[in-house]
Amino acid sequence: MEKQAISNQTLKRLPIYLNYLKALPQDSAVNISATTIAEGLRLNEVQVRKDLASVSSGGRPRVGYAKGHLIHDLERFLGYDDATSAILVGAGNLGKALLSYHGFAQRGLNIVAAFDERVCEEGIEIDGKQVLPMAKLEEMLARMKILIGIITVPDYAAQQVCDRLVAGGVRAIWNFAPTHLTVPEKVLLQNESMVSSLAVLSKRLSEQLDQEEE
Amino acid sequence: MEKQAISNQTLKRLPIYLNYLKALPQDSAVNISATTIAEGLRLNEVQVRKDLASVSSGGRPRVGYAKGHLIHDLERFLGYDDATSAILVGAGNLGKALLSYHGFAQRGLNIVAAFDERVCEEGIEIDGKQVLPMAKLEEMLARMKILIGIITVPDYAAQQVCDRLVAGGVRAIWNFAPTHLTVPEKVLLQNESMVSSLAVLSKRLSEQLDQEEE
DNA sequence: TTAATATCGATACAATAATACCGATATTGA
DNA sequence: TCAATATCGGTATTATTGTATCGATATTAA
Repeated sequence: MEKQAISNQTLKRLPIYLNYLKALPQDSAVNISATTIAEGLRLNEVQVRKDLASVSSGGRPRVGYAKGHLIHDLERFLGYDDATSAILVGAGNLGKALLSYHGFAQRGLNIVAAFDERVCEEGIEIDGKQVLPMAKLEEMLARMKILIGIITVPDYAAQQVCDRLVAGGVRAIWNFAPTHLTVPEKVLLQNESMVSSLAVLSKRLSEQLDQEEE
Repeated sequence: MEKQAISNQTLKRLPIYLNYLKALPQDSAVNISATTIAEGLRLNEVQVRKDLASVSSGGRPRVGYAKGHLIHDLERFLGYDDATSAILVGAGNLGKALLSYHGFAQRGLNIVAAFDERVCEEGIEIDGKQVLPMAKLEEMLARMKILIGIITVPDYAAQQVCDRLVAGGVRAIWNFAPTHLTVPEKVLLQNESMVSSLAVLSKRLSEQLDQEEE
């Protein structure tokens, strides 16, 4: 029954379409065309159509897509209606930022609790979320069905934390530490490398500046 | 003289190679092969060789690359030795996290100052960096040659901040707000969309879980 | 000295992703 | 009613990215 798996690139664009649609004024038209979306987001219109085709089938020639339906289909496809539980390890600045970002909850990610080496036995609260000492990690993993582990510890601690999460049954790791992690095959690993992004940004910028000098 | 522009994908991997090489133990061999790197990072060895070929030319059959040279070539290529000035707007949790991440300085990004609506006239300091009120943004942009603007404000404020940065002469925008920004053609825009990453992670995870049920 | 082998770099091939093109169709307005 | 047109969705083409293969070469060890 394998439905054709969606490409990573398309998947990354879907939340962007969703944001765009949701940000449209309340009183805008009921229908919207791929052409309009593409213009708004500076994308190719065929790409938009193809992307949307993989989550919805409501497009009508000359009319476009029903905005409401499209939003619904996107949210549904992206799993925004049923939340996945996650825990976060490393309540430093970045960890705190992720903990207090309310957008995740709206997008199907429920960060149940955080863990940090530096907090006391009873734990503390950040933005209404419990931050517990590392010693309690295994207990929490055993008690709740946590599927996703978010790693925001310094790089030297990341692999060890990762191993503990995996041992506790986590099925996916979202790694913000700037280091490579090793996980068993059945565990999904997603690296969020700002350092990689920076490399792209600064290289492209310097290319552009060089070009101007010529 | 157009030297073949490097691909985005390769560019993203270069800092990863660099991290890997730098994390090797001091007493490890002087030379390292693409094969070894590929194994360590779970990449294809041909890909590693091709990537490295675009920044270095020191590979020797049966020997590999001289670690020191390779590190040097990577750093040089990535521009880690001459810093680019940046300012950051939005000193919330995420902004603070980026401000206090020392890795950027080592990677050629010099965050000169930050700006935030909520700070007083004289500003405050975070991790040794000045955070000034928004009113002083234009003055700073005029005074220093700031090339990169980092946006970590809430989405509703992002476009306006972006426009002020562009008007002030910034040449590249690194956008962490989960919204689409419009910039003039000559300005580089790089979106850091955690929401996109989350979409990939959670979709792949649910695919995997579904598969197990069959 | 010579055979075996690890590794490089180049070229060829395959997979993925983006874009162009085109016929079909719903709407608008003559 | 019918022509003009915007838009869809499918197919074809092109571009980008990743992987396999192979000859050349440096090192090791017989």
